[in-house]
Amino acid sequence: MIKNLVIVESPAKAKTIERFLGSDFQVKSSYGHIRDLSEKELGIDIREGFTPRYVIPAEKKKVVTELKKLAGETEVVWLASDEDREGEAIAWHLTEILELDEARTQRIVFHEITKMAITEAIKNPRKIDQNLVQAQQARRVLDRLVGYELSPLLWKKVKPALSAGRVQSVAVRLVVERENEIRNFRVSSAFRITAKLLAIKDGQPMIIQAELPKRFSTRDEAYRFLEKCKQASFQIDNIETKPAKKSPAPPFTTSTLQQEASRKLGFSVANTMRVAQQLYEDGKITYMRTDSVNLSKFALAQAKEEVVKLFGKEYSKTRQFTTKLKGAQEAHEAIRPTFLENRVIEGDNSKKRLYDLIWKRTIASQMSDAQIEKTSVSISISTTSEKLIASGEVLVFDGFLKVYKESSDDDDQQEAEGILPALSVGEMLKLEEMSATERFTQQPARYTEASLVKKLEELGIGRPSTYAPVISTIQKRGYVVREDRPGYNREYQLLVLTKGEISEEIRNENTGFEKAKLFPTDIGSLVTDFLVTHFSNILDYNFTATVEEEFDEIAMGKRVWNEMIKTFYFPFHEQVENIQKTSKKVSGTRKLGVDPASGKNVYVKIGRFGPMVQIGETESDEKPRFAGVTRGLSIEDISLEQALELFKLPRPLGQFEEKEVIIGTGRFGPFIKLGSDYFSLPRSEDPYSITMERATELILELRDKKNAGILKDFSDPHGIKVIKGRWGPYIAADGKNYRIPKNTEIDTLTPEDCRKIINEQPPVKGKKRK
DNA sequence: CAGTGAGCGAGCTTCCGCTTGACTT
Repeated sequence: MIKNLVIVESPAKAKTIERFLGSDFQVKSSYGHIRDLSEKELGIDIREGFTPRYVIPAEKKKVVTELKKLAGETEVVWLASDEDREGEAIAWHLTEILELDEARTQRIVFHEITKMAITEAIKNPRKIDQNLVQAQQARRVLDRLVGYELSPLLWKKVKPALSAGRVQSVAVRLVVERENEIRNFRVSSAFRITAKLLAIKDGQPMIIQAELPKRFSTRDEAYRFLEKCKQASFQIDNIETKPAKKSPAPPFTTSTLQQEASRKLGFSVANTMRVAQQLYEDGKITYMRTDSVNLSKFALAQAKEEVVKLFGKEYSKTRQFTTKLKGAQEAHEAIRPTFLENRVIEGDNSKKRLYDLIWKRTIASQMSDAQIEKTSVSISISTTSEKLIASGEVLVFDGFLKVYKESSDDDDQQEAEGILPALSVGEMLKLEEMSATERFTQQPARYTEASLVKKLEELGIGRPSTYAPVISTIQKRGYVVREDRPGYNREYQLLVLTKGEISEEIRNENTGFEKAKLFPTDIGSLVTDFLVTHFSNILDYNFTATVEEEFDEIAMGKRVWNEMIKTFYFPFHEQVENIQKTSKKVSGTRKLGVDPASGKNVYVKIGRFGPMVQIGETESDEKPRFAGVTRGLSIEDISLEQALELFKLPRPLGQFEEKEVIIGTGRFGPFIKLGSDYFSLPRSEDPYSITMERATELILELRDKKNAGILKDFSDPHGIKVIKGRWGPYIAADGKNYRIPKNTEIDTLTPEDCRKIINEQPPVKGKKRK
């Protein structure tokens, strides 16, 4: 019998720790929380002081049974869940469920997985901190109350199956408000003056790039300035040289890893986390869900050794970073390679690239500053008091830049500053060319998944373990879409002064191109409007920060958890009931104009199945006509013409194989129908203009593809087919799908076998997943 | 898995944070 049982949250962590502890210790994992409020009901006895009703979810039964058995057989149980609110609660739930008695239960914590940290922790056990547990309980109950009262309100007032919550609703609000800012943004332009000047160095001409700090708001002002410069002479009247330094960014947290992987590798937030999880399970990196920038002493020493070995002593600088974020719980280390001497790792490309990024960032964080010399040259113009400025930058010592440079979200804004030749005050320069280019003001940038995470983190909303799920939830609910949008052509004016002549031309540039940006949908905007109007307190960007302060007070024992909940809940609940009774269903109805064909009004609104256009009145005797608003269009800015266009479907094209061909659009987008067979129209095809010829081509092509997946078609009245699915073959009949029992010979399956399989099992029901 | 959008009513949907495999069509 083993004397000691240590319980941690993650199985990979358990494996590592087991190596550090002697054979007297057995280390197991709880796989996170083992109990939660039931999903099917509110799970809170409001009248009994908000007592939570916890249940063990089905998927946790097995691990709980195992832990309980082991706990009964050991002398001491060490609860080693994370040292934060959630971790303390996990420890408490474990004592309850495993029925651990206090005498043989110890609570221990460590922030890094090193032998020293763990043996040290074992020497300093404590008891469970009930205040911290209650703070977690308050957090849990508040989130449940908000989510499970607001969501059903949305089902009634907007559309079924919607959701709202403390975190996700604010995330959507950020995207919606940014889009509104962009919609209200008025572009203005100004003329920027740049010059190419010639200096002669050792008989060689050298070009110097300079810029006028001032901008001109009109073409005429810019023109007059160029006129003045025609006859001017240019002379250097001042040179300033200043040393500057750049320091490396701290090592990765979950949020900064997601941002850099997005900017440098083009990874989605979910992809980054999936790959990081694999690296963690392979033992290549430390834990990937963390808000800490701290590195262990072991890692600092190792980094120093590596830097000195690879680049020399002058490149090494040991730095201990501290987090500036409010609300950070710092239960883990920063994300770093477990062994920094592993410069590269084995594995697929994604793993290699993400590991490389983590390695570089970690190493760079322990390297010296880059030393830079910034030079600014002021150039006087004889005909005006304005001065041109030429700036240059010389990297005196590269330091950490040898390895890694952090990207920013607006990299394209900064123009690279070049190296200037040696110049002296009083030196005359010759004007080669001067241009006045029309430049436009930039609209606010749309969020990417990663920049939205960054914003949420700044607001203290959400946790490292939830950033990726939140980003995916708001897309799954249809509040937000991640899309590319093509840019458009914009004309700009360009004036060029060269050889004493000013020429003028209009040029084109492409602008507004968006890649993998977040756009709000109509539903997202409508729901946000509704929630902001009626629940401004919860949609407030500071709501989380405010309740977090109260949770902290509970954690410090200064406040009773259910009294805090009570103060929040009753006014909130009254508000929900009030809206329930008084508010009408919201649909965002907007009148677009009059349909020229029928003379009836045309409206756009959100219906039961999403955005739609309606011709005619709902209350009239004659039934109105409806059409769904298809992808890419929004009820906020659709035009009457675009709306009427939507009624051109379904469109009969003619006969093919003696069956009618119809182009239509449905729940899954545009399709071609041939008799009773449906074929989805690829995105590249336009349903409004597609020809019969192209349609038949597509039918033949798509039918082949469809047939390729059909292993057997028995052509019986129930349409029993064996189809090759993503996870192996399955049986389809009467529109339902059935699993094929293991060890079944697919080749010899008869219709009778299939019927037997169908009768023996219930149809596979889509299991709901978060 | 498909062209819907009345109204009724059944039964369903939903939160945030911890954590991974089991399982999906």
